[in-house]
Amino acid sequence: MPASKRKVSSEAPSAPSAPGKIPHTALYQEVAERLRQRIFAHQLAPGDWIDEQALAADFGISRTPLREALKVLASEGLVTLKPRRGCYVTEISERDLDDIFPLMAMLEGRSAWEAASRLQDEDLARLEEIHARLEAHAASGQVDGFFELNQDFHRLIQEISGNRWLLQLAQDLRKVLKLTRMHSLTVDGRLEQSMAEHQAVMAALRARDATAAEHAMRDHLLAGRRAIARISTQRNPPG
Amino acid sequence: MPASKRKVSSEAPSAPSAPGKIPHTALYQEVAERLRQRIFAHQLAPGDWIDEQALAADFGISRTPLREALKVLASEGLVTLKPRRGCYVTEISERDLDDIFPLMAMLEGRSAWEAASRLQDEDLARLEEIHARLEAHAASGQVDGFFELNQDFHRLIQEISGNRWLLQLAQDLRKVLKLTRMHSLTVDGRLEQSMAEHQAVMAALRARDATAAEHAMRDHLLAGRRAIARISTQRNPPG
DNA sequence: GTCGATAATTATGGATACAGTATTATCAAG
DNA sequence: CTTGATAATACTGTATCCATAATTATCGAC
Repeated sequence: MPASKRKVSSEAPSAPSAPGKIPHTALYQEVAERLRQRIFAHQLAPGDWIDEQALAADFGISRTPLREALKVLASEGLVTLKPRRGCYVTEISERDLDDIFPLMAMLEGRSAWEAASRLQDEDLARLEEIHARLEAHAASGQVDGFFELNQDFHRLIQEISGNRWLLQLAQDLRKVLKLTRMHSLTVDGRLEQSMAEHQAVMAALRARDATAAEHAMRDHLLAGRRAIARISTQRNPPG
Repeated sequence: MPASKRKVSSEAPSAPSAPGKIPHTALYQEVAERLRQRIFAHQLAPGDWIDEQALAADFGISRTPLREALKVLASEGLVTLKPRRGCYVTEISERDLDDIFPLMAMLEGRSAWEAASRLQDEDLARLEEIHARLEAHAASGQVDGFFELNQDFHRLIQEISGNRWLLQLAQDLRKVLKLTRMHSLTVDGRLEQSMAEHQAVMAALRARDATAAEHAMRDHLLAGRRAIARISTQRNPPG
């Protein structure tokens, strides 16, 4: 079944295509992004085996770029490669959550600290805009939209921090967390509580108070962990 | 020029081969490891273009597993893939060092904190052993041996911390730092100073004082950054 | 002699082909 | 009916091949 035409870029070539600048993003990168989407959507759920041939056929490509994409996802922690046994979507345990959230709290806390130190008026304006939209989503209870915007908010702070390595680490861990799909936001009242915590972060940023921003962000993340823990005990009541 | 026989595993198949347990480590992994060694040895220096065909021929393999290995190294940050333009060994700037070292200080500080909290007598014994050998190397001024053992020391603490995500992040950053080869240990007296800092870490661990261990480790890393800064200003005196 | 356009070369990215191993299915024995 | 051995199947890992884009070399114009 030869794939005479690429189907993969049928929708959008991911990179902005300025007239003179052909995107030229490698196929394996596009494939990696599409795989991430499927994984986050739990179309490929944790523990699932990844059928290379079927997926390649589905994407209308050969196995070569697909396998390259899987190598990338493996080092992001989204999939696990078992030699000679194939590729599986990574499963995250409660233990992993306990390990990852404090790390995220530390990294994002540091981001907030650095961001507060370097914050330009223009940066603050962009944050305020996202923050306002978050308020709106929270008020109308749009969890999905809130979730996406929330990610933008955190990412922007990491970008403002200006430390590309810090950004990279935090983004990688965030991807892993998205595997669980246990969005703490589904907990009753968590949306409002989350906004209150964001308020604290924003207040510290407006005041250019780095230490306060760091602590507010740290508390925000750790509160998120507790909210998820509440979901778990709800679903699996302790014996 | 077909490669009829694998030359790649001529020396050692990296994984220990227990009789019943065939290693079955994939070729791309072996290749990735050999590439890391060449990069750390500056046989492939920062900025160098990586000639896929030449390397594949050198290893006696095809380009396919080599390219998969390069994808892995790229996500570790050791090489940079430029679409349609090939693969280059990553170059690290002073700015990157300023970004990475505080991160490492934070991560390794946290490792030390967790390690101190969970430390078993057996763990401590293993640390003491490495520590003692470090002392010996320092006394006889064996910089290379010290460097390797030092890595073992740090890695062991991260392993004792029991947080595999923390271990992963720290190891990735350490690999990137090894790109520079500016081992702070070559600075006059740094070997002794480094040992003094290790002493502080060990003392805190022996006392199971998590906070002290965290601070000692953090200070140790930041002192390392300052030592490297001294090398830089030595080589490139400020105008 | 320098600059620019065009042709030749070379390297990258992707597809296909193939060998070897793991898994599953089949079947016989207890 | 369960258990173990053997055969068939399917998939992973690697090599080879090919198309296309990038680089270099050649040649001509100014």
